[in-house]
Amino acid sequence: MYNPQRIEKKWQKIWGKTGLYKTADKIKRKKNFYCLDMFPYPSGEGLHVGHLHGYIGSDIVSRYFKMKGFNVLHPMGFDAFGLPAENAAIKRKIHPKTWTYKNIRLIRKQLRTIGATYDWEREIITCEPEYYKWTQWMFLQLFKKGLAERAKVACNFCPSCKTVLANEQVVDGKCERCGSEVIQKEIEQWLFKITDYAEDLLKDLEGIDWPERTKTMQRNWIGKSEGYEIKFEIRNSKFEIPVFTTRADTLFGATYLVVAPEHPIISNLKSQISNLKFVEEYIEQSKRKTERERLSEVKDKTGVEIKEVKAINPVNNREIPIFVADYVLFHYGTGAIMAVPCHDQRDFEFARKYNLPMVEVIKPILQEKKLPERAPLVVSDGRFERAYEGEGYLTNSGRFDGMNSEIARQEIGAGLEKKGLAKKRVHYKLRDWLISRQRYWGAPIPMISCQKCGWQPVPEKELPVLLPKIKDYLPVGEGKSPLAKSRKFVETTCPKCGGSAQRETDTMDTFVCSSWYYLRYADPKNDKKFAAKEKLRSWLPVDLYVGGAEHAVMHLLYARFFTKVLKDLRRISFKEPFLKLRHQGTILGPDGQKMSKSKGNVIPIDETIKKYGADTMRLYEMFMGPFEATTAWDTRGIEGCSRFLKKVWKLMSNVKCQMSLYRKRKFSRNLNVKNEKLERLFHQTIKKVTEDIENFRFNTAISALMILVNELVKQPALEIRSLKLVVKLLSPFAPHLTEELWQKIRGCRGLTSTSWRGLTLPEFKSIFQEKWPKYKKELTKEAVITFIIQVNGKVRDKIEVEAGISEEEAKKLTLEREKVKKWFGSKEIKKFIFVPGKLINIVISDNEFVSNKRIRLFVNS
RNA sequence: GCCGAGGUGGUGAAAUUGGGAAACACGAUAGGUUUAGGACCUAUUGCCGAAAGGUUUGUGGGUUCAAAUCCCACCCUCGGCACCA
Repeated sequence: MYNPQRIEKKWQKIWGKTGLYKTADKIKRKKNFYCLDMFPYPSGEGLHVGHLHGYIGSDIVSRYFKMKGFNVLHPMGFDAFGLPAENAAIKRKIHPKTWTYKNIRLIRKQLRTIGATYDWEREIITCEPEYYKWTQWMFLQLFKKGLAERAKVACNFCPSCKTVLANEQVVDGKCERCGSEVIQKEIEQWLFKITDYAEDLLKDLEGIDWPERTKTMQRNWIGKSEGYEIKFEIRNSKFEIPVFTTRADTLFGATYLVVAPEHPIISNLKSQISNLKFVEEYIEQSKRKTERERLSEVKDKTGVEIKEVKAINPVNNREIPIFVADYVLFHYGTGAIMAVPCHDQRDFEFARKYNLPMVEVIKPILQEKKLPERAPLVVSDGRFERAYEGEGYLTNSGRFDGMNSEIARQEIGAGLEKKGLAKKRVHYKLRDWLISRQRYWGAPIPMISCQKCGWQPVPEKELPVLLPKIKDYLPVGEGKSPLAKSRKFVETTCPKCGGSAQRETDTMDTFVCSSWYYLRYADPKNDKKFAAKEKLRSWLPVDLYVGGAEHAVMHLLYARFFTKVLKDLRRISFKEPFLKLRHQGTILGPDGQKMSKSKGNVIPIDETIKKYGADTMRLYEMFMGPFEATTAWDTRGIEGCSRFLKKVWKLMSNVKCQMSLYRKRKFSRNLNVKNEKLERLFHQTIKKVTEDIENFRFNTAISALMILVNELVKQPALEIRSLKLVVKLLSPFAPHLTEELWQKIRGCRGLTSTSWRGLTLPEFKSIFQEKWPKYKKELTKEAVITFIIQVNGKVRDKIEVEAGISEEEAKKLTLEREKVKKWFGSKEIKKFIFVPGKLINIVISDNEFVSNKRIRLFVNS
């Protein structure tokens, strides 16, 4: 009987004791393979079957590459800092560290039970001083390069978590973690200047093997747009308002300007504004709005004219009014826009509401006397219906009339550039990464504030700045970290002047910790460097990175940023951290809903393993569907995989009987009756499984194995060679079962009769030290094929023929078939279509054989 | 609204250089085995039809000897972004 519980525990123990998955630091780079999982956050609930999906996939690939002869690095660790630990600590009155380590122990145990190949000696935990010393070191490098900046900025502040958040952590105006409404708050904060790398982050997406949707998401997030920055002078004033536009061709249609509420022009020209009180009131109002409120007003644009202040449109020197409105964002572009109501829907709505002039400057080009798609503005009783945002030719634009808009864009822009009124500019939506967090459970920011010398970095030799043990983790509200309560921590001396100074009390965003962890695995115990150069060289960049699509922008963007910075600092020699990225799909509960404790639809790992065994669970998770697809757990579906493994087990136990008969010389040496078809099936399966593993198509690999096994159980006798092949092919998917069978088969051959205790690697040769099977290309093709005979494209007959059948022969055989004859009788054959090795199609044109399509057409007309 | 992925049996899905639609599995039905249940084995299983045969890949159209696959239009689902000038 197949008893997974027994053999799985046994092999996990043996693999662990013999050090099968220890990774050696040597061998040439090209024979090394770095397979990385996104490391888990040690949450209190542990893992469920959904979390394992990616880990199983990467484990299959790791085992496969190992058998292919690669030196595989497959490490695991924990992203251990973060808010939930702190919140749990407050709630349960235990230290965040205690809580975190308790969870780590739980998850580590769970990961062991699935039989993953992790080299636990390389485990890293981001909340350990040995690790965050280097996180702090990274901060210092960024600081020294001018990439870490302190600035007073309007921050996203979560009143419930009492901390600021990065833009990436605000979802729909709500805190990504707790869901509370995010408010805007001006606080002095540390920022990483990721925007300096916007272009590289965009450009280098080209060369990496990542899912297209992930690349697209990053591209959109970076949001590059090219255009001109155009200066609008202000009448009777030395000030000017620069605006950014991608549509310089519409400049003649710019009938007013709009500035963001935060725009400096308002305070600069205070004295000139006749309705200052009104304007200031509006600004106050918009400041009080939350991000969500602003978003919900997308349709209804509000604004106030700044009276008595007029701008000059540089192309025609016309005086135009200026408005302040919060639909213009201060942080994007120049914080001011030129409004072209006829050719921008937002400006159009605003102009209509406040009754502002509209000038049409782009006419769509008629295509075949028809308006193009997304038809442009329509004039009804002298009024426009909507803005036309497409291309066309210019009108009402002086000497540019009649010019194509795309050309005019360059011409007008270049013309103004010559006069010094415009310059070419590129803008990005990407904003700098705010990394300060006013929370306890994170890596302290290694900075010291001195009254005399300003902000000073903690000297590298003094790292790590240890996170002090404090009793009260409650944040101090008002944007102060709980660390501020510890005088012992705060009070220090200035590294520059030696005078008394204060430490920064904020901690770093946990995404900083995870932005470089993949480097640490190469050399996890190094206390002189974050990792030794030669070790980085032999392992990095990561060959395969597997993890959830939810990290498409945050983690993956930050990690790429860090890699680029380190490359520029000459600390590493590559510019992209993850060469190949694959996302695992989400596993939903049996009810088709996302698994969650509150819905009660969580499938726990432990119970599943107890019932079916880890191998069955692994197999089923991979068999459910395509790796990246979202699929619901089917409590009955797993039965099929369980049956399959039982079948394999049974197949082998039958063999054991046969083997003993063989020893009694009752069987011939060659147990297999010569079976060419089976031989070919083997080669086809090896090819299929090999290619499918490399392409992450585990579901079809498993189905190929099922087909092979279904065929094998029908055989009266089998060669040992064949059995070994099946076991090897199945081994990455079901490692415990196959290791057991492998050792049994070897036992059959009389090599060892084993008591498993006290084995060392040289004595015990694991199946995962064996070579992955190879196939012969010529044997992956069938010798005899089912040849299809079609009449007018419909299958009418099938014949078994040799694969290499010629056209002549095929025609002859076809015309002899009674079944085929019946379909054309005496009618004229118009043509034969012969597809070698596949089919023949006889085309008959006859009234009776008018295709149904035509009949339908006929009836319709 | 924009960007991306997708839409195939009762279910998860397979087939994408254009060439047998539904592999593999679940479920269901019938039979065998069993004291019974379970397990296992055999057969059937897209739909209509007694059969011959017809018909079927979100909808409509097109290209082709031949379309799930290519082209055009539309509908729907999921994911992301969203006043980004």
